[in-house]
Amino acid sequence: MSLAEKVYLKLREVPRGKVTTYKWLAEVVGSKGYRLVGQILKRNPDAPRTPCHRVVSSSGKIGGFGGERSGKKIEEKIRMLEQEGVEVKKGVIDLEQYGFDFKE
DNA sequence: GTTGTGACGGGTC
DNA sequence: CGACCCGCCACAA
Repeated sequence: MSLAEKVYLKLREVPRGKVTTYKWLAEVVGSKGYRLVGQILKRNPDAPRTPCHRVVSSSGKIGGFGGERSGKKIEEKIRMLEQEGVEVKKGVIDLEQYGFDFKE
């Protein structure tokens, strides 16, 4: 089981209306390869099942996403999140409110 | 087999 | 504050 597999599984555990961060994911899989999480999401081998838009940076800010260049695509992700009940302000999410901590 | 780099985070300067 | 560096794992050239 590679870290990537764990990341996918954990990410799928995130309920609708909540988000997680690269840090938490990396932590929960027992690794500090935060970059791995980003890479895994970027490669996103299981796109339809891996809600990468539910993953944000530790500050609650949206990461790079966008696929080709971060910019407009991010706004679409934000809309998706808002549709799920997550409030996004200028690309920033209140982790205190919508952050789903696996450790809980 | 080796090297580089990436959707990041945290600590230091 | 902002810039810089290091760490970590996977994957492509």
